[in-house]
Amino acid sequence: MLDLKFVRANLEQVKEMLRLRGYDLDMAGFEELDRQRRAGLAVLEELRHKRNKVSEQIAEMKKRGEDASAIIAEMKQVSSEIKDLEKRVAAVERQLRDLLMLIPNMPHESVPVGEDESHNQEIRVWGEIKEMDFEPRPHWEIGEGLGILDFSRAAKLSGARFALYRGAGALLERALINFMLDIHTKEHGYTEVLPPFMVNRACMTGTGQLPKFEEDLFKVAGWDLYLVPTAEVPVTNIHREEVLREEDLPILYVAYTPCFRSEAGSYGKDTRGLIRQHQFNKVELVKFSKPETSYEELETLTGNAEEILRRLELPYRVVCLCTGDLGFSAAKTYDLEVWLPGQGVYREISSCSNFTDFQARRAGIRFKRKGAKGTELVHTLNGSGLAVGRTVVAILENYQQADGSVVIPKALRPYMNGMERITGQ
RNA sequence: GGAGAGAUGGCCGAGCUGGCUGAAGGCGCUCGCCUGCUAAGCGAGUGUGGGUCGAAAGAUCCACCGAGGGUUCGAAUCCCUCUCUCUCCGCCA
Repeated sequence: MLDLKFVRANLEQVKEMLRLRGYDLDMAGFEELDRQRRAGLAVLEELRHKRNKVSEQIAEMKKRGEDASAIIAEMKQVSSEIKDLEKRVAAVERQLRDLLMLIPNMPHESVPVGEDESHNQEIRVWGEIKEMDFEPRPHWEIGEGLGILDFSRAAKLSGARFALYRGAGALLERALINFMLDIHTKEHGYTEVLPPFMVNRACMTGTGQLPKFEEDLFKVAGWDLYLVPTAEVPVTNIHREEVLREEDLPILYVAYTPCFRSEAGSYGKDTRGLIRQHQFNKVELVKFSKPETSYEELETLTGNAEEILRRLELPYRVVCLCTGDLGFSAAKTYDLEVWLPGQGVYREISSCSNFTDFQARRAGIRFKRKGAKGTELVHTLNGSGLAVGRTVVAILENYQQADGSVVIPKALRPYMNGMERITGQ
């Protein structure tokens, strides 16, 4: 959520931003709602002031044993006026808030302007794409061939967009989770957390999934609970409605969770394989930082995610999302895209964003500077470090051999009980 | 699932026979004083959000004592609903 005062003072800039992001949001009502709210408040507060003053007066009269019935009768009238006005002001505030909740974050000035992903800016490319003396196959063929991925039985259990891993496949997934968590906790200074996988509406609103993206979520029937679409939600909300101490910042968390997404609106896209699942595993990095350092923190966070790809020796590139491709809550996002030879494309495997104070304002995450009065909103950041299922995809496709087997990346072998290669089973 | 207790400021904790309590007291924190360091001591200050005026500093008003309703001229204090925490019983991985 943007600051109301900011929107009021920079309305044209906000409208321009909406245009650049490709949002069709009518801001015409904003000024009128804002005006109504303030006008209503002025009258309301004056009435309340009167009520407070006269109430004091009544108390004094009663203490002296005087008769206050006339003045009480008059106040009865004022009280009902207040009640009416309160209802009307509350209604206007609700409309204003609803509108504000639909406005996306302001992109950082360094974000390239563009309508869609074709305008994303390539920042750097890492690793060498291996030449294969055979036609590389997509991961679903490799995985099914090795008996480590079983999509048809997964469909029997749960339908499309689910996967059943078995044997070395299941081990590979588990190994990657541990590998990633170990590097981020031991080498990058993150604290591991294991949050609930279901969260309430307040959490989803705090990080920006609600109210705008309800259809993307799985809701638990009969409960005020949603399955987490990313660990970003529970982990960022750890400090919801809290005042943090300056000396504790930045706070760095890493969490493994499964992620649940309805993938509404992506029918027909990536229907084969592990790329787009209703349930997938992810190791997520989350930071709470002071405003002045958040963009440096974004660089290091992105670097922390890249480190996993480097250790696994998977070729990738980093792109900066343009205004039209940027997520709702983000001010700046770097996507890490890993090379998939089976499909001959770079595919997103991590998305690292600075949300500035956008989520913090919604979620009430503040900090107090030493010696200063008052509190400030923190900046929140997060990034995948990495999406585990897609890492499996990348390993299967990049390390595939002509005979159908898959070599295990060296760094991962200790986590695979020393296994060097996955062969048919 | 049944019975009971509770939810107050950054933290702890009074108030809860309605009015002078935005809230005692303590801790923490900030500034000043004092002390050759440290500790202790003394004084002052220290919640959040919003409206109005002001260039600003600030002034002033309103709201907020888990959340939402209600009673009342007036509610942290009374009533109702919900959420969460704790204790006991039952059930269960």
